[in-house]
Amino acid sequence: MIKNTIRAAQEELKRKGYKLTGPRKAIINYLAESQEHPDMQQIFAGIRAEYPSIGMATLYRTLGLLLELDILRAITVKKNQLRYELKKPGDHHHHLVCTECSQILEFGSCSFKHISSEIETVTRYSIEYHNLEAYGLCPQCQATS
Amino acid sequence: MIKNTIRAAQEELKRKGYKLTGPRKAIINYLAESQEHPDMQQIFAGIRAEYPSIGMATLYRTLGLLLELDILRAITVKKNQLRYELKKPGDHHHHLVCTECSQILEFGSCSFKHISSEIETVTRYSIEYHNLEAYGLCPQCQATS
DNA sequence: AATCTAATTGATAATTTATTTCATTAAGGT
DNA sequence: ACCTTAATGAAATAAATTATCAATTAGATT
Repeated sequence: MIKNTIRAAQEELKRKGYKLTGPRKAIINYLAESQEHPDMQQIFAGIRAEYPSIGMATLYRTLGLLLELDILRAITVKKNQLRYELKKPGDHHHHLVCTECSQILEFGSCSFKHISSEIETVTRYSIEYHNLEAYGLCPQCQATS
Repeated sequence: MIKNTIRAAQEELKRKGYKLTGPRKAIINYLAESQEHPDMQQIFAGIRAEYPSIGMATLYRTLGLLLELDILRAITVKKNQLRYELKKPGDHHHHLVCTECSQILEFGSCSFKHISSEIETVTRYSIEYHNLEAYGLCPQCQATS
């Protein structure tokens, strides 16, 4: 549910003492509504449609902030090529990335929770979140090669 | 075993038809011998000690190539902060990253293999490799906060 | 509703990072 | 030893990211 995603993100911002500004709302809205996994350029272009005055420094700052707050996730498609997605409350998934065409597919099964607490015990780290990305060829690129 | 790591990387280069040049050897050696997980700056500085004439374009090109060939792995410590490690034959592990001090700790348990083939069946992707990174606070940073 | 204060913004400049270009070098096959 | 072509390194160029700072605005306080 998009509305929940937006609300959760906004509340997290306020909870941590950050102001809910126009640019931030626009960025959150754009991310929540985008089904694909846009990169920075796409986000910038997309936001400008709704909020033409936004500067690129603000976008950098805001994405950095959302990542910091663990509201946003970055998916590494290639070296120095990140794509973004807003975290949805109650949802947990990971990504398959095509090494050829950079298509991203989500998959729901996550086996990390089974070993998470053991790793915490052994390493004494307190784990806050995790990312798993699997790389390979999508069906189309398998056919092409 | 460092020698095996170096040999495996070199053989993979040759196998794919790339030349085994001085700069490439120097970079592979440096990466194989470094116990920590160096970033680009550290690698550049480290290589220059052994191979002073190396240019930075060559380092960029070589790291890109090694990543492409799946010999090298990049660990995302923060947005736009990558650290590198050469893959060791027969070894498989993942990383814990401290969100505060960026310390990296390896852990051996990987639960992905159990679900990998199911994901391949369901998604029709052919998976070549995967990366898992867990983020949290290291013991020291927990104590500080 | 008007006021206040500090966080936030956006334009620009400055900086850092990454890529392209191209003449020169050297790897590896013959 | 030679030959062909990939690879290198220096420099130029381009692209990405961050810092600066006056102007704006969110949200608390009256």
